Amino acid sequence: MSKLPSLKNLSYLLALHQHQNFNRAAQACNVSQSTLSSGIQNLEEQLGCQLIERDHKSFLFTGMGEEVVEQARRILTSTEELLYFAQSQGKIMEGPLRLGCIPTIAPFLVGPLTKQLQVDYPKLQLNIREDTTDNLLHLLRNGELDVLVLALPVDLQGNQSYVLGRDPFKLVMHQSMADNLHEPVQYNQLPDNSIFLLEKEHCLTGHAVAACELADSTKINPFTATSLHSLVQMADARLGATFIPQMAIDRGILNGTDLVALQPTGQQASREIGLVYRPTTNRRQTFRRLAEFIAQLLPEPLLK
Amino acid sequence: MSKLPSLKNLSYLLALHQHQNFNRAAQACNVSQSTLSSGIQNLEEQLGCQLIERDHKSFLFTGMGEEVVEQARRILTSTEELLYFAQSQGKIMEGPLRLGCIPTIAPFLVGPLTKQLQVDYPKLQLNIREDTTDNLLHLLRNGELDVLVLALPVDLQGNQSYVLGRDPFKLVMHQSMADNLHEPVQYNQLPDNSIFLLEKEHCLTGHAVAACELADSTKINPFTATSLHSLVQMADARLGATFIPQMAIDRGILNGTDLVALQPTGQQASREIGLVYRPTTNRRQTFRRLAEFIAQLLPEPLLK
DNA sequence: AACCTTAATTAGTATTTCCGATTATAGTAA
DNA sequence: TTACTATAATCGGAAATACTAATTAAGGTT
Repeated sequence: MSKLPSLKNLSYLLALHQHQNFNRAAQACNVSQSTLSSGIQNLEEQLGCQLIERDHKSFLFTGMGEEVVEQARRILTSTEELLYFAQSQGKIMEGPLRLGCIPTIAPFLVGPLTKQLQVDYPKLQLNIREDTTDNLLHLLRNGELDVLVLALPVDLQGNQSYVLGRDPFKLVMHQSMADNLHEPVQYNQLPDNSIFLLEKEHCLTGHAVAACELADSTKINPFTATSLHSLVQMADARLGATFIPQMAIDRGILNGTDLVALQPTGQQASREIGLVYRPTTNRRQTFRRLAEFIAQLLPEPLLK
Repeated sequence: MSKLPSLKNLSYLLALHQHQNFNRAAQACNVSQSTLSSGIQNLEEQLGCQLIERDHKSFLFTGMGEEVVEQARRILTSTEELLYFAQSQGKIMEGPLRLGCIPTIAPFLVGPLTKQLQVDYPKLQLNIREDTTDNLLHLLRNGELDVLVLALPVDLQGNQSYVLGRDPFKLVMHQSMADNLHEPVQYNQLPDNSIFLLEKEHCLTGHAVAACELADSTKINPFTATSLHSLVQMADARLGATFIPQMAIDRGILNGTDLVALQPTGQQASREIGLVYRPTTNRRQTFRRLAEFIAQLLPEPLLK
């Protein structure tokens, strides 16, 4: 059996991949350029394959090199987690925690969450990143985030999750449009192009359409918004109706508008909120506790 | 940020855990006892916590030590996989492949599988281990196996799977017992205690009962068998009926008996066969190919 | 042509890792 | 008691390795 590559050399490779430059990568690793250079060569020899194509002046990662980078990242992440785990034994709610959250949840969750965490677990340093589901999953895989709050169902790509609770959808429109409607609202009572949704990058769009059984796409206006706040503005301007999650309404997104929230059609007109983490994590206890904590902040908690 | 523990020291810890003796562990690692001893101490210092309790003459892993062993195993497995992956680039169907299979599948799959693999991929060294679902999943987690063939559904414990196909259940009994029955067989036509099953360790028992909708447990004889071949013997001795998967029948398990195979009740009276692998694997291509390959050997392939 | 940037190479130095021998301790046999 | 065995820790020196600074080589820029 050949010798295993060293973590050090793997980290050199990662740095090189990140900086795409030997000198800057070496600086980032606090070693000289020659050290990093020979480290990479060493690695190539041990692995028995070329990782970067050299071109005298510049270089390019080979396909193989990219693959190795991916896997090396996972290995280093696991090792860092092991180190962190051992060093902070017994203190599951202390230290840094990097949480990712989608834009249709974050603005309505982060406030109460950080506030309450500060009280219950003052030593927990919560670091929040807001991004789309796809990007967050990518950051989770790469070890740049520890845990995500997503709307389910979604392809977890091998990750694991706790279901935290449900967040009902409401059909929101100007009160002048709601007079002759009764709940649950049948969509055929609405004019064509009268329902506004978010850009397709937001999973809320798909979830709302599915959960509220909005089969008739002629009702959907092709113009898309980039945030729930925009949607609210548009509805308040009497452009049409839209779906808004209960969480956002509870946090007062409709305050100061003339909008009303009606019950839409749909057996279970709601989305599920879940906490997602790597299957290889060693912080399940932390995530479990956090899950119970967040669940209590949701309109319909399912956990504990 | 503190320095990462070295893979070497982690492997020393694993060896010590396995052999529970410094000298033997050191031998297994091809290093001296002093090297291993100081390696472990080094590790404890880096991780900032005690991994083993020393007792002058002997020692004991602490709870923390056991945890670290678990995680170290994963890290080392990943690294070995990375090494193997790089060294055998492009040759997805070559080299060693350690496959685990449950006892109610193995005897009927392994023969044709190895025979056909030998023809199509002669450089693949298939290594087969037969054990219960639980044990196989444990070995998969520990990196002692690469891939499993299991009957689904089963708690995959964070692993991933390809569904290969279905394997129908047949109700097997002596032909003299089958005369006044018609298919699909209603179980109330059978006497109490007349259905024999395997020990509960075998997932086949649960799968058969569920798939064949055998709700009335008074029909089940409390005496359990340890293999399908025993069940066949018992049925042939006119002790009662039993469920046998089609795979086994196709491979001639009923040859030389006076047994008949009848269609049992049940919407879909069959079990699913799946190929299970770690979510962190880098051999998906290999497993995919293998999955397609095995699927073709099943009674009802679902793949490709 | 002179100069800058880039990565590889080289040779010498510093650090780390490893081993063999020894020590310390406890259990066991004479 | 007194050897004897087995265990893990410790220590000093040797071997392996990792690292650096300086240099080289080659392409791009002024």
